[in-house]
Amino acid sequence: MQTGSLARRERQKAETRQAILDAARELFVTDGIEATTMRAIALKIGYTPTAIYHHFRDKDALIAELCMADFSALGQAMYKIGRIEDPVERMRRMGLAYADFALDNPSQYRFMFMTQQGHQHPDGDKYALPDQDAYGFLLQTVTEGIQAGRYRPELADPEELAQIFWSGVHGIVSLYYTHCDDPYISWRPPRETVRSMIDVMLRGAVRSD
Amino acid sequence: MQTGSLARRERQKAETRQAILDAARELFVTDGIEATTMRAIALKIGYTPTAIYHHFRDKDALIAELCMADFSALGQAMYKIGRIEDPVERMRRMGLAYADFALDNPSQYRFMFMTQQGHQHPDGDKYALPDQDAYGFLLQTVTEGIQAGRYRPELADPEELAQIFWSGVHGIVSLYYTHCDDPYISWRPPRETVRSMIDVMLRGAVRSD
DNA sequence: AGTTCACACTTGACAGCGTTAGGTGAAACC
DNA sequence: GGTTTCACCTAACGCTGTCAAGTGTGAACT
Repeated sequence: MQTGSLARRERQKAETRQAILDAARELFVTDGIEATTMRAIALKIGYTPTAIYHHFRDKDALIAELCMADFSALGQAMYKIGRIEDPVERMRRMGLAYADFALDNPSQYRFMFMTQQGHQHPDGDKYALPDQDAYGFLLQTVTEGIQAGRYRPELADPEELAQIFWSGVHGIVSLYYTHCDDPYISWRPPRETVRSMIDVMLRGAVRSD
Repeated sequence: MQTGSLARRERQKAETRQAILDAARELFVTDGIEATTMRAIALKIGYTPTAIYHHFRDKDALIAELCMADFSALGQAMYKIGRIEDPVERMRRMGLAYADFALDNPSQYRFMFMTQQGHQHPDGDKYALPDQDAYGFLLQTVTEGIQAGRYRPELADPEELAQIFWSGVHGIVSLYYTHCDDPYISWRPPRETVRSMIDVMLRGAVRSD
């Protein structure tokens, strides 16, 4: 049972690793990433803090691993929209799905798109996978719309137009997250604002004739 | 010379306080707020870290004071646009001025609008001052446009429309700040993207007839 | 079967952080 | 001249992420 023993050993290590990830995820979501300490994660799974360092180089690597899974989930959400023929209508649906993801996963979204991203790419090309690359989907949808002549002629740059659409939805969600407690601003429900924002942006971007 | 001595004493204390603010500002801008330590600020002005606590309750209070000045500066930038008659054109100019402020003061903008704002209001009503309340300017400009019948009828809510315009510009700047180093995205110059974004939003929001 | 080895995990510590209780010394007052 | 005030310092606390060195258990080899 050599291979069996070895396999069990590796499986146990993988289980511990997963336990760390699960505990970290839960604490990150409830307490926030900054406020979550390595000691708290370790305590939650009954290990000492240093044990974590046998599975992850440091706290950033642990965060990056969870973050990677989140980017993959966002890519899946985009992928599930499927192939809607009209590239403009597909654009609208992607925007709404993006907002849903952002508003359903506050902690994850915060870390993915509202913090400086130095450590976003632990192993380079994971994001080049076609079913996970949300920005790639966006870019392709925009490009198709441009090629189909659906957008105004001055909006010929796919990257710029993609960044405009992305920023529009991101702006509403992120501003809401950072300032929703601000008493001087009476926030409208973000999902409705996103819907209006997408309407406004698409109306202003598509060719009118 | 009783009052003179007293006055000098108070002036010296005020000078020390200002020195702390200046040192903190500079370190915040160069190293970032999180990375700037109370010890570093104190060292820069030749005091011990505890001296700072005689002038500010804690680090957050020090940050809040600087932040307050920044909000005031943003309000001034909006105020300087002046009274352009056409509320839509004024809206466009406000958006551009806002983007200029955001891109000229990265560190300040980051803290003002890209971090959780629990400590934004140290003494409540400072932001209600008419020449500092940038959101108030925005809201008023949007309201004037709605009342003049310049915007489409489905965009009748001033708060929602204001939040859309704000989010559009903020989205571009903030996304650029958090992801400009991302190699998978070829960022367009943010000022140009902001200009296009404003064009798109205004075209999509104004009544066409 | 007995020895060695690998290695997941622990112990105990380090440097640095924000912050604080208590002390010091010079200037301001009576 | 004695007392008080108060801006500032000394020394420390508890917290953080992290690491060098040790431990013990179970697989592996002779």
